[in-house]
Amino acid sequence: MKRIEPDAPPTDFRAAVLAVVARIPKGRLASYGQVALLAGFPQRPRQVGMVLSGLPEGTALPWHRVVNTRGYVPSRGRWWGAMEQIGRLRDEGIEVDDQGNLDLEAHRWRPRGR
DNA sequence: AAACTGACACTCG
DNA sequence: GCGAGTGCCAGTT
Repeated sequence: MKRIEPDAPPTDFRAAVLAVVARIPKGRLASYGQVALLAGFPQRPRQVGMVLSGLPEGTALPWHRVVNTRGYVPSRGRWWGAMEQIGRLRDEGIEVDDQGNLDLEAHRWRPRGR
């Protein structure tokens, strides 16, 4: 996997994705496709996941608010991290199941209108 | 340099 | 309405 090195300059795509994620309000959820579209890359939902997968642990970005359209957090190889993510989402007032399932439509982030 | 895999999404059956 | 298959781009091996 790709390591995030401080000396490695972030690509525009990564910067755009991170910027969109940073815009997600507290208690709101956004899907990968949603983030990709807002970032300006509607055909790249998978790359968004790769970017988030490479985020540092001390990142201030609410990456835990980004889920797939199913309303589920895969967290491949980081189920333990997913559990921590679930706790954070619950703390924001989002109903999350122990399996990582949640109601995406109930907390869909609605840009433009607000 | 080429092929496979991957924090997904959409369309077809 | 649910399940399986295909498509997209970039990174990794």
